[in-house]
Amino acid sequence: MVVPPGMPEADGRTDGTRVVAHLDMDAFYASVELLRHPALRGRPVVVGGRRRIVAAADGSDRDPVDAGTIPVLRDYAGRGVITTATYEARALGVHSGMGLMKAAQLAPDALLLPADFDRYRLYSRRFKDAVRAFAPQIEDRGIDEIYIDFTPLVAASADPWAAARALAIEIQAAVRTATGLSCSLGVTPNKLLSKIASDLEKPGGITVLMAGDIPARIWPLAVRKVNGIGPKAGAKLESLGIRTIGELAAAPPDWLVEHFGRSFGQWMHAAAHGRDERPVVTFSEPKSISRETTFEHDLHPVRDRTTLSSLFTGLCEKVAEDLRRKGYAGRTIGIKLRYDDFSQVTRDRTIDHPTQDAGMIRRAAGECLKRVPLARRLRLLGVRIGSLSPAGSVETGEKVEAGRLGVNRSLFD
DNA sequence: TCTGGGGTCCTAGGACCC
DNA sequence: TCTGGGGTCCTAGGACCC
Repeated sequence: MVVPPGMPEADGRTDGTRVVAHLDMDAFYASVELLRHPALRGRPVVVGGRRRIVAAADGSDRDPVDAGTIPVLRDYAGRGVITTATYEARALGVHSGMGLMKAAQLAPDALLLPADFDRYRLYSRRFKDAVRAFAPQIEDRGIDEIYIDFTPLVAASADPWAAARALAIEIQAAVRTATGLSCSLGVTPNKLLSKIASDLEKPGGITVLMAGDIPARIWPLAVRKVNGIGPKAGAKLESLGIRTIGELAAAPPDWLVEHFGRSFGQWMHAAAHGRDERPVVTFSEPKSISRETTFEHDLHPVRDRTTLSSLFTGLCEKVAEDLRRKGYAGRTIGIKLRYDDFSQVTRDRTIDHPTQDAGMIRRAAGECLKRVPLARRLRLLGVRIGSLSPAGSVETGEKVEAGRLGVNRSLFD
Protein backbone atom coordinates (compact mmCIF):
# COMPACT_ATOMS: atom_id res chain seq x y z
CA MET A 1 0.00 0.00 0.00
CA VAL A 2 0.98 3.58 -0.54
CA VAL A 3 1.63 5.51 2.65
CA PRO A 4 -1.46 7.58 3.59
CA PRO A 5 -1.20 11.36 3.94
CA GLY A 6 0.29 12.61 7.15
CA MET A 7 2.92 9.90 7.29
CA PRO A 8 5.20 10.37 4.31
CA GLU A 9 8.62 8.86 4.57
CA ALA A 10 11.73 10.94 4.83
CA ASP A 11 12.60 10.82 1.15
CA GLY A 12 9.07 11.55 0.06
CA ARG A 13 8.71 8.00 -1.22
CA THR A 14 6.25 5.42 -0.14
CA ASP A 15 6.73 2.16 1.70
CA GLY A 16 8.15 0.66 -1.44
CA THR A 17 5.08 0.89 -3.62
CA ARG A 18 5.92 3.04 -6.59
CA VAL A 19 3.66 4.61 -9.18
CA VAL A 20 5.25 4.43 -12.61
CA ALA A 21 3.71 5.48 -15.91
CA HIS A 22 4.53 4.37 -19.41
CA LEU A 23 3.52 6.78 -22.17
CA ASP A 24 3.41 5.53 -25.73
CA MET A 25 2.56 7.75 -28.69
CA ASP A 26 -0.16 6.27 -30.91
CA ALA A 27 1.11 5.23 -34.38
CA PHE A 28 3.66 7.99 -33.97
CA TYR A 29 5.31 8.44 -37.38
CA ALA A 30 2.08 7.93 -39.29
CA SER A 31 0.25 10.36 -37.00
CA VAL A 32 2.89 13.03 -37.57
CA GLU A 33 2.45 12.53 -41.31
CA LEU A 34 -1.33 12.93 -40.94
CA LEU A 35 -0.78 16.34 -39.34
CA ARG A 36 0.87 17.36 -42.58
CA HIS A 37 -1.61 15.56 -44.83
CA PRO A 38 -4.97 15.85 -43.05
CA ALA A 39 -6.77 14.74 -46.20
CA LEU A 40 -5.40 11.23 -45.61
CA ARG A 41 -7.09 10.87 -42.23
CA GLY A 42 -9.25 7.79 -42.11
CA ARG A 43 -7.41 6.08 -44.95
CA PRO A 44 -4.88 3.27 -44.57
CA VAL A 45 -1.43 4.86 -44.54
CA VAL A 46 1.99 3.32 -43.92
CA VAL A 47 5.33 5.00 -43.38
CA GLY A 48 8.43 3.29 -44.68
CA GLY A 49 10.59 2.66 -47.66
CA ARG A 50 13.81 4.12 -48.79
CA ARG A 51 13.38 7.35 -50.63
CA ARG A 52 10.70 9.74 -51.69
CA ILE A 53 9.26 8.68 -54.98
CA VAL A 54 6.63 11.38 -54.77
CA ALA A 55 6.95 13.90 -57.55
CA ALA A 56 4.33 16.11 -59.09
CA ALA A 57 4.03 14.99 -62.69
CA ASP A 58 3.69 18.54 -64.01
CA GLY A 59 6.62 19.82 -62.01
CA SER A 60 4.35 22.04 -59.94
CA ASP A 61 4.83 22.56 -56.24
CA ARG A 62 1.30 21.51 -55.32
CA ASP A 63 0.92 19.32 -52.30
CA PRO A 64 1.53 15.80 -53.61
CA VAL A 65 -1.59 14.57 -51.84
CA ASP A 66 -3.78 17.13 -53.58
CA ALA A 67 -1.99 16.29 -56.78
CA GLY A 68 -2.90 12.67 -56.22
CA THR A 69 0.69 11.54 -56.40
CA ILE A 70 1.10 9.80 -53.08
CA PRO A 71 2.11 6.32 -54.15
CA VAL A 72 0.17 3.29 -53.10
CA LEU A 73 1.81 0.13 -51.79
CA ARG A 74 0.92 -1.75 -54.96
CA ASP A 75 3.36 0.40 -56.93
CA TYR A 76 6.30 -0.08 -54.60
CA ALA A 77 9.22 -2.19 -55.68
CA GLY A 78 12.35 -2.78 -53.66
CA ARG A 79 13.68 -3.36 -50.19
CA GLY A 80 12.27 -1.85 -47.09
CA VAL A 81 9.95 -2.44 -44.19
CA ILE A 82 6.99 -0.67 -42.68
CA THR A 83 8.06 1.66 -39.90
CA THR A 84 4.56 2.58 -38.77
CA ALA A 85 1.05 1.85 -39.99
CA THR A 86 -2.13 3.78 -39.15
CA TYR A 87 -4.86 1.86 -37.35
CA GLU A 88 -6.82 1.73 -40.62
CA ALA A 89 -3.84 0.02 -42.27
CA ARG A 90 -3.33 -2.32 -39.31
CA ALA A 91 -6.92 -3.44 -39.75
CA LEU A 92 -5.82 -4.82 -43.13
CA GLY A 93 -3.18 -6.97 -41.47
CA VAL A 94 -0.03 -4.93 -41.98
CA HIS A 95 2.21 -3.92 -39.12
CA SER A 96 5.59 -2.35 -38.47
CA GLY A 97 8.55 -4.50 -39.40
CA MET A 98 6.68 -6.17 -42.23
CA GLY A 99 8.38 -6.10 -45.61
CA LEU A 100 6.76 -3.61 -47.97
CA MET A 101 6.44 -6.18 -50.73
CA LYS A 102 4.49 -8.46 -48.45
CA ALA A 103 2.41 -5.57 -47.13
CA ALA A 104 1.54 -4.65 -50.72
CA GLN A 105 -0.18 -8.00 -51.11
CA LEU A 106 -2.32 -7.43 -48.02
CA ALA A 107 -3.09 -3.75 -48.56
CA PRO A 108 -2.33 -2.79 -52.17
CA ASP A 109 -4.28 0.47 -51.89
CA ALA A 110 -2.66 1.69 -48.69
CA LEU A 111 -0.81 4.97 -49.15
CA LEU A 112 2.93 4.91 -48.68
CA LEU A 113 4.81 7.87 -47.24
CA PRO A 114 8.59 8.02 -46.84
CA ALA A 115 9.96 8.48 -43.33
CA ASP A 116 11.00 11.99 -42.29
CA PHE A 117 13.03 11.40 -39.15
CA ASP A 118 13.99 15.03 -38.59
CA ARG A 119 10.31 15.86 -38.30
CA TYR A 120 9.62 12.95 -35.95
CA ARG A 121 12.49 14.03 -33.72
CA LEU A 122 11.01 17.52 -33.56
CA TYR A 123 7.63 16.17 -32.42
CA SER A 124 9.40 13.82 -30.03
CA ARG A 125 11.06 16.78 -28.31
CA ARG A 126 7.74 18.60 -28.18
CA PHE A 127 5.84 15.82 -26.46
CA LYS A 128 8.64 15.08 -24.01
CA ASP A 129 8.93 18.76 -23.08
CA ALA A 130 5.18 18.88 -22.53
CA VAL A 131 5.36 15.90 -20.15
CA ARG A 132 8.38 17.32 -18.35
CA ALA A 133 6.34 20.36 -17.32
CA PHE A 134 4.21 18.03 -15.20
CA ALA A 135 6.66 15.31 -14.24
CA PRO A 136 10.41 15.87 -14.44
CA GLN A 137 11.47 12.29 -13.82
CA ILE A 138 11.38 10.85 -17.32
CA GLU A 139 13.21 7.88 -18.79
CA ASP A 140 13.71 8.09 -22.53
CA ARG A 141 12.87 4.86 -24.34
CA GLY A 142 13.34 6.05 -27.87
CA ILE A 143 11.57 8.51 -30.10
CA ASP A 144 7.97 7.72 -29.19
CA GLU A 145 7.83 6.42 -25.64
CA ILE A 146 8.91 7.24 -22.11
CA TYR A 147 8.58 6.04 -18.56
CA ILE A 148 7.55 8.61 -15.97
CA ASP A 149 8.02 8.27 -12.20
CA PHE A 150 4.77 9.47 -10.66
CA THR A 151 5.76 8.37 -7.14
CA PRO A 152 6.93 11.70 -5.72
CA LEU A 153 3.98 13.48 -7.33
CA VAL A 154 1.21 11.35 -5.87
CA ALA A 155 2.67 9.89 -2.67
CA ALA A 156 1.13 12.54 -0.44
CA SER A 157 -2.33 12.14 -1.93
CA ALA A 158 -5.16 10.52 0.02
CA ASP A 159 -5.74 8.23 -2.94
CA PRO A 160 -2.49 8.01 -4.90
CA TRP A 161 -3.96 5.88 -7.67
CA ALA A 162 -6.79 8.31 -8.26
CA ALA A 163 -4.25 11.13 -8.25
CA ALA A 164 -2.14 9.17 -10.74
CA ARG A 165 -5.09 8.74 -13.08
CA ALA A 166 -5.85 12.45 -12.90
CA LEU A 167 -2.21 13.23 -13.67
CA ALA A 168 -2.24 10.87 -16.63
CA ILE A 169 -5.32 12.63 -18.01
CA GLU A 170 -3.61 16.00 -17.63
CA ILE A 171 -0.46 14.77 -19.35
CA GLN A 172 -2.41 13.25 -22.21
CA ALA A 173 -4.21 16.57 -22.78
CA ALA A 174 -0.94 18.51 -22.59
CA VAL A 175 0.66 16.25 -25.19
CA ARG A 176 -2.29 16.81 -27.50
CA THR A 177 -2.13 20.56 -27.01
CA ALA A 178 1.61 20.64 -27.67
CA THR A 179 1.64 18.32 -30.68
CA GLY A 180 -1.87 17.60 -31.91
CA LEU A 181 -1.11 13.92 -31.33
CA SER A 182 -2.71 11.27 -29.16
CA CYS A 183 -0.95 8.94 -26.77
CA SER A 184 -1.76 6.09 -24.41
CA LEU A 185 -0.63 5.66 -20.82
CA GLY A 186 -0.27 2.73 -18.48
CA VAL A 187 0.03 3.48 -14.76
CA THR A 188 1.09 0.68 -12.41
CA PRO A 189 3.61 -0.07 -9.65
CA ASN A 190 6.48 -0.71 -12.10
CA LYS A 191 7.86 -0.33 -15.62
CA LEU A 192 7.15 -3.89 -16.72
CA LEU A 193 3.44 -3.69 -15.92
CA SER A 194 3.05 -0.12 -17.19
CA LYS A 195 4.55 -1.08 -20.53
CA ILE A 196 1.95 -3.83 -20.87
CA ALA A 197 -0.84 -1.61 -19.56
CA SER A 198 -0.24 1.28 -21.97
CA ASP A 199 -0.96 -1.11 -24.83
CA LEU A 200 -4.26 -2.39 -23.43
CA GLU A 201 -6.51 0.46 -24.50
CA LYS A 202 -4.76 1.96 -27.48
CA PRO A 203 -5.25 4.40 -29.02
CA GLY A 204 -5.89 7.23 -26.60
CA GLY A 205 -6.28 5.02 -23.54
CA ILE A 206 -5.32 5.36 -19.91
CA THR A 207 -5.01 2.08 -18.01
CA VAL A 208 -4.37 2.07 -14.28
CA LEU A 209 -3.51 -1.29 -12.75
CA MET A 210 -2.60 -2.25 -9.19
CA ALA A 211 -1.04 -5.46 -7.96
CA GLY A 212 -4.47 -7.00 -7.35
CA ASP A 213 -5.42 -6.54 -10.99
CA ILE A 214 -2.67 -8.82 -12.30
CA PRO A 215 -4.64 -12.07 -12.42
CA ALA A 216 -7.60 -10.55 -14.27
CA ARG A 217 -5.84 -8.13 -16.59
CA ILE A 218 -2.31 -9.48 -17.16
CA TRP A 219 -2.47 -13.24 -16.87
CA PRO A 220 -4.83 -13.79 -19.83
CA LEU A 221 -2.36 -12.06 -22.19
CA ALA A 222 0.11 -13.83 -24.46
CA VAL A 223 3.65 -14.20 -23.06
CA ARG A 224 4.93 -12.09 -25.97
CA LYS A 225 3.30 -9.04 -24.35
CA VAL A 226 6.09 -9.10 -21.77
CA ASN A 227 8.86 -6.72 -22.76
CA GLY A 228 11.87 -9.02 -23.01
CA ILE A 229 10.11 -12.14 -24.27
CA GLY A 230 10.70 -11.99 -28.00
CA PRO A 231 10.14 -14.30 -30.96
CA LYS A 232 12.61 -16.98 -29.85
CA ALA A 233 11.59 -17.23 -26.21
CA GLY A 234 7.94 -16.98 -27.19
CA ALA A 235 8.22 -19.88 -29.61
CA LYS A 236 10.12 -22.00 -27.12
CA LEU A 237 7.53 -21.34 -24.42
CA GLU A 238 4.79 -22.25 -26.84
CA SER A 239 6.54 -25.52 -27.65
CA LEU A 240 6.58 -26.21 -23.93
CA GLY A 241 2.85 -25.63 -23.77
CA ILE A 242 2.92 -22.12 -22.30
CA ARG A 243 1.00 -19.44 -24.15
CA THR A 244 -0.26 -16.95 -21.57
CA ILE A 245 1.44 -14.95 -18.86
CA GLY A 246 -0.78 -16.76 -16.35
CA GLU A 247 0.51 -20.12 -17.54
CA LEU A 248 4.04 -18.75 -17.22
CA ALA A 249 3.29 -17.57 -13.68
CA ALA A 250 2.07 -21.05 -12.78
CA ALA A 251 5.16 -22.81 -14.15
CA PRO A 252 7.61 -24.01 -11.48
CA PRO A 253 10.63 -21.67 -11.34
CA ASP A 254 13.05 -24.61 -11.31
CA TRP A 255 11.48 -25.95 -14.48
CA LEU A 256 11.88 -22.57 -16.19
CA VAL A 257 15.51 -22.38 -15.06
CA GLU A 258 16.05 -25.85 -16.46
CA HIS A 259 14.87 -24.81 -19.91
CA PHE A 260 16.02 -21.19 -20.09
CA GLY A 261 19.00 -20.88 -17.78
CA ARG A 262 19.26 -19.47 -14.30
CA SER A 263 19.11 -15.77 -15.08
CA PHE A 264 16.43 -15.75 -17.76
CA GLY A 265 14.31 -18.42 -16.08
CA GLN A 266 14.18 -16.57 -12.78
CA TRP A 267 13.49 -13.30 -14.52
CA MET A 268 10.57 -14.78 -16.47
CA HIS A 269 9.04 -16.16 -13.30
CA ALA A 270 9.26 -12.78 -11.57
CA ALA A 271 7.96 -10.95 -14.65
CA ALA A 272 4.94 -13.23 -14.94
CA HIS A 273 4.05 -12.33 -11.34
CA GLY A 274 4.38 -8.65 -12.17
CA ARG A 275 7.55 -8.12 -10.18
CA ASP A 276 10.03 -5.55 -11.47
CA GLU A 277 12.28 -3.36 -9.32
CA ARG A 278 14.05 -1.44 -12.09
CA PRO A 279 14.14 2.26 -11.34
CA VAL A 280 13.14 5.01 -13.74
CA VAL A 281 16.53 6.11 -15.08
CA THR A 282 16.57 9.74 -16.15
CA PHE A 283 20.03 9.78 -17.71
CA SER A 284 22.48 7.27 -19.13
CA GLU A 285 25.64 7.60 -21.16
CA PRO A 286 25.58 6.09 -24.65
CA LYS A 287 27.51 2.82 -25.00
CA SER A 288 28.01 2.70 -28.75
CA ILE A 289 27.39 4.63 -31.94
CA SER A 290 26.91 2.96 -35.30
CA ARG A 291 25.93 3.46 -38.91
CA GLU A 292 24.85 0.78 -41.32
CA THR A 293 23.29 0.55 -44.73
CA THR A 294 21.39 -2.08 -46.67
CA PHE A 295 22.20 -1.89 -50.34
CA GLU A 296 19.62 -1.39 -53.05
CA HIS A 297 20.94 -4.64 -54.54
CA ASP A 298 23.39 -7.16 -53.11
CA LEU A 299 27.00 -6.25 -53.86
CA HIS A 300 29.85 -8.53 -54.75
CA PRO A 301 33.00 -8.08 -52.63
CA VAL A 302 35.25 -8.25 -55.67
CA ARG A 303 33.19 -7.00 -58.58
CA ASP A 304 31.71 -4.11 -56.61
CA ARG A 305 34.73 -3.33 -54.51
CA THR A 306 34.98 0.30 -55.62
CA THR A 307 31.38 0.94 -54.63
CA LEU A 308 31.82 -0.95 -51.37
CA SER A 309 35.01 0.88 -50.53
CA SER A 310 33.46 4.31 -50.84
CA LEU A 311 30.33 3.23 -48.94
CA PHE A 312 32.58 1.85 -46.21
CA THR A 313 34.58 5.06 -45.96
CA GLY A 314 31.34 7.03 -45.90
CA LEU A 315 30.05 5.00 -42.95
CA CYS A 316 33.31 5.61 -41.04
CA GLU A 317 33.01 9.33 -41.72
CA LYS A 318 29.42 9.39 -40.51
CA VAL A 319 30.38 7.58 -37.30
CA ALA A 320 33.17 10.11 -36.77
CA GLU A 321 30.73 12.98 -37.34
CA ASP A 322 28.27 11.45 -34.86
CA LEU A 323 31.04 11.12 -32.28
CA ARG A 324 32.04 14.74 -32.65
CA ARG A 325 28.48 16.04 -32.62
CA LYS A 326 27.68 14.08 -29.47
CA GLY A 327 31.02 14.72 -27.80
CA TYR A 328 32.39 11.19 -27.46
CA ALA A 329 35.46 9.23 -28.47
CA GLY A 330 35.63 5.45 -28.69
CA ARG A 331 38.18 2.64 -28.44
CA THR A 332 36.43 -0.42 -29.87
CA ILE A 333 35.79 -0.23 -33.60
CA GLY A 334 33.66 -2.89 -35.22
CA ILE A 335 32.11 -3.87 -38.51
CA LYS A 336 28.97 -5.79 -39.39
CA LEU A 337 28.31 -7.66 -42.61
CA ARG A 338 25.07 -9.24 -43.68
CA TYR A 339 25.30 -11.66 -46.58
CA ASP A 340 22.75 -12.33 -49.27
CA ASP A 341 21.53 -15.36 -47.30
CA PHE A 342 20.89 -13.05 -44.33
CA SER A 343 23.63 -14.62 -42.25
CA GLN A 344 25.65 -12.08 -40.37
CA VAL A 345 29.13 -11.65 -38.96
CA THR A 346 30.76 -9.02 -36.78
CA ARG A 347 34.40 -8.29 -36.08
CA ASP A 348 35.83 -5.71 -33.75
CA ARG A 349 39.14 -4.39 -32.63
CA THR A 350 40.09 -2.36 -29.60
CA ILE A 351 42.74 0.31 -30.03
CA ASP A 352 44.96 1.81 -27.35
CA HIS A 353 43.44 5.28 -27.18
CA PRO A 354 39.90 6.60 -27.75
CA THR A 355 39.45 8.30 -31.10
CA GLN A 356 36.98 10.50 -32.97
CA ASP A 357 39.00 10.44 -36.14
CA ALA A 358 37.48 9.11 -39.35
CA GLY A 359 40.88 7.94 -40.61
CA MET A 360 41.66 5.98 -37.46
CA ILE A 361 38.21 4.44 -37.52
CA ARG A 362 38.56 3.55 -41.18
CA ARG A 363 41.93 1.92 -40.58
CA ALA A 364 40.75 -0.20 -37.65
CA ALA A 365 37.56 -1.13 -39.50
CA GLY A 366 39.65 -2.07 -42.51
CA GLU A 367 41.64 -4.47 -40.36
CA CYS A 368 38.42 -6.04 -39.16
CA LEU A 369 37.35 -6.47 -42.76
CA LYS A 370 40.41 -8.61 -43.45
CA ARG A 371 39.24 -11.17 -40.90
CA VAL A 372 35.87 -11.77 -42.49
CA PRO A 373 34.84 -14.23 -45.21
CA LEU A 374 34.16 -12.47 -48.50
CA ALA A 375 32.88 -15.28 -50.67
CA ARG A 376 29.19 -14.41 -50.68
CA ARG A 377 27.49 -11.30 -51.92
CA LEU A 378 26.75 -8.65 -49.35
CA ARG A 379 23.43 -7.17 -48.39
CA LEU A 380 24.47 -4.85 -45.58
CA LEU A 381 27.56 -3.14 -44.29
CA GLY A 382 27.89 -1.42 -40.91
CA VAL A 383 30.48 0.35 -38.79
CA ARG A 384 30.25 0.69 -35.02
CA ILE A 385 32.30 2.23 -32.25
CA GLY A 386 32.03 1.36 -28.58
CA SER A 387 33.92 1.73 -25.29
CA LEU A 388 32.91 5.38 -25.43
CA SER A 389 34.23 8.12 -23.20
CA PRO A 390 33.37 11.80 -23.21
CA ALA A 391 35.69 13.54 -25.67
CA GLY A 392 37.97 16.07 -24.05
CA SER A 393 38.24 14.11 -20.83
CA VAL A 394 40.74 11.87 -22.58
CA GLU A 395 43.55 12.04 -25.05
CA THR A 396 41.93 11.09 -28.32
CA GLY A 397 44.93 9.47 -29.90
CA GLU A 398 47.14 10.80 -32.62
CA LYS A 399 45.57 13.04 -35.19
CA VAL A 400 45.56 11.77 -38.69
CA GLU A 401 45.99 14.42 -41.32
CA ALA A 402 43.13 15.18 -43.67
CA GLY A 403 43.28 13.43 -47.00
CA ARG A 404 44.65 10.28 -45.42
CA LEU A 405 41.39 8.46 -45.95
CA GLY A 406 41.71 8.14 -49.68
CA VAL A 407 45.04 6.36 -49.53
CA ASN A 408 44.17 3.79 -46.89
CA ARG A 409 44.41 0.39 -48.46
CA SER A 410 42.09 -2.40 -47.48
CA LEU A 411 40.33 -5.34 -49.02
CA PHE A 412 37.77 -3.11 -50.68
CA ASP A 413 40.26 -0.71 -52.22
C1' DT B 1 14.10 -9.96 -55.71
C1' DC B 2 10.24 -11.19 -47.87
C1' DT B 3 12.98 -9.22 -43.76
C1' DG B 4 15.62 -1.11 -41.98
C1' DG B 5 18.60 1.25 -38.81
C1' DG B 6 19.83 2.50 -34.29
C1' DG B 7 20.59 0.72 -29.98
C1' DT B 8 21.20 -2.38 -25.14
C1' DC B 9 22.24 -6.41 -22.65
C1' DC B 10 23.79 -11.18 -22.00
C1' DT B 11 26.73 -15.28 -22.64
C1' DA B 12 30.87 -17.68 -23.22
C1' DG B 13 35.66 -18.73 -24.09
C1' DG B 14 40.44 -17.40 -24.03
C1' DA B 15 44.22 -14.37 -22.55
C1' DC B 16 46.44 -12.55 -18.87
C1' DC B 17 47.32 -11.29 -14.09
C1' DC B 18 47.64 -12.01 -9.07
C1' DT C 1 51.38 -35.80 -12.37
C1' DC C 2 47.70 -33.33 -10.83
C1' DT C 3 46.18 -29.65 -8.48
C1' DG C 4 43.64 -23.90 -7.47
C1' DG C 5 40.95 -19.70 -7.44
C1' DG C 6 39.48 -15.15 -8.62
C1' DG C 7 39.17 -10.80 -11.69
C1' DT C 8 39.28 -8.09 -15.90
C1' DC C 9 39.62 -7.38 -20.74
C1' DC C 10 38.75 -8.72 -25.41
C1' DT C 11 36.07 -10.85 -29.01
C1' DA C 12 31.89 -13.03 -31.41
C1' DG C 13 27.36 -14.00 -31.54
C1' DG C 14 22.59 -13.63 -30.40
C1' DA C 15 18.14 -12.00 -28.37
C1' DC C 16 15.51 -8.23 -27.95
C1' DC C 17 13.60 -3.42 -28.29
C1' DC C 18 11.87 0.94 -30.66
